[in-house]
Amino acid sequence: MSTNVMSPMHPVSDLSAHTGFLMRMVSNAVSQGFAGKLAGQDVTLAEWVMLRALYGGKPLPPSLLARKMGMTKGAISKLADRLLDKGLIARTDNPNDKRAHSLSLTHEGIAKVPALARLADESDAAFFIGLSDADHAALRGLLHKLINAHALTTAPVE
Amino acid sequence: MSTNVMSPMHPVSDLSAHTGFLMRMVSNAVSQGFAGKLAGQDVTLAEWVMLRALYGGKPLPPSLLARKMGMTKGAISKLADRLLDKGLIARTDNPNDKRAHSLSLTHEGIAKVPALARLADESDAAFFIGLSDADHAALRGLLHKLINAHALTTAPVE
DNA sequence: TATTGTTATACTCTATAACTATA
DNA sequence: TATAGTTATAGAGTATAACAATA
Repeated sequence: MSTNVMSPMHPVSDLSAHTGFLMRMVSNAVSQGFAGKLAGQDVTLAEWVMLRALYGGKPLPPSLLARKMGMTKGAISKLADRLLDKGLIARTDNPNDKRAHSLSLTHEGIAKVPALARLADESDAAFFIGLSDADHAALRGLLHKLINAHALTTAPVE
Repeated sequence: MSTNVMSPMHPVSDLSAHTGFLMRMVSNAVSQGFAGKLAGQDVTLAEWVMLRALYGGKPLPPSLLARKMGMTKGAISKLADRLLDKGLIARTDNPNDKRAHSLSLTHEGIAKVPALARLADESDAAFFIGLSDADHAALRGLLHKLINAHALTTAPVE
């Protein structure tokens, strides 16, 4: 026999056969690029998401932020500690429930969000500039379909 | 004046305005789902990628794996240590260069890949089942465009 | 001197679970 | 008992940089 009969008996799909793998590659590239820009402002990706979630709205309890951001309350607590240390957010006691409190932006935090938003706009535009408007819209449509199909929690609210 | 003139003076784009943010949400959901399945096999996501990269090919030096997987050599070294401990890969010295060596799958590693690949197939199919074939193909096409535009290193090789 | 690879250090993110205080 | 939140612990992933050995 001239062909190699010792090759793997189980056909094994390539990594790039999985759409999830391709998504992760692209997503990591976008996020790492943006995270690099944010680092220049002494802010991490998760910190930016929390700051934006608190911008222009009412103070929110950690439990609600956890649901909005898809994180555990432990993670939210640690994240809030960092933003507290940086003076970007503040805690306020809840007069109706002594266990609870709310998180809100400080003046400094409020002042910082627009600059970070501009970075986000620029970073996103730069990454997707290679796509035509139609392609870009199509991509966003497909992502929204998946977000809805899996009931993923967009930061927008709830 | 009846309207709120005290609203933020800087228009700040919503998080979901950024396609990169949507990508990260979806990508995290896919990856976390798959990572959960892999955990049942005592393998992490990065370990799976390295095992798959070594499957069916020649032994590879850490330096090449680092480029293929888009990781630093330090990260590859740590990852390889874990897979060595688990008995899934082996190191072989390079006779031509005493500094170098190559990584390859052990018999146990080779035996394990097809099962992991099946998990990957199932996990991916389950996540994207909500998309029509046309939508799925369109998504893959758009991701490949972005991968090419940014010269992202697919595991396939180089 | 440059390169291969390891090791040390540190930080983000995540998860689980134990814990405190209050309800 | 249940809930809000914090804290402790651990592990994955990443990055930088110092280091050893060899080229």
